[in-house]
Amino acid sequence: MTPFAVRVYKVVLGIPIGQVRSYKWVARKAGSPGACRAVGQALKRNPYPLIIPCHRVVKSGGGAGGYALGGDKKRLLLDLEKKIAKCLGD
DNA sequence: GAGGAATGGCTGG
DNA sequence: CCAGCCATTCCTC
Repeated sequence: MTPFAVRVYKVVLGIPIGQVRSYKWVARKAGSPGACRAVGQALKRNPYPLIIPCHRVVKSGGGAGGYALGGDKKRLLLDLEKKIAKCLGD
């Protein structure tokens, strides 16, 4: 576990349900604006994939990006959380 | 839109 | 310190 990774985790955990941020955005919040790939690596090597909503982190342009459990699961989770957010806001 | 190069941090030697 | 890895991003055609 590294300070940069911890920053990334905290930032990702700060992303609300139904919302998605880009790696660049997370990297910036983590303190390293250009470390977009380092962010992905940290998320991939994350110690608790279940408590870290890494599926809320996507690539720029709205692309799904990657996912440790499979990009297809990522889309499903995103869609699910999107419904949850709608329910909460309803 | 597709292809190539660059970036920034982490791991292992 | 150096080389390799990675779930991206930017530049050029």
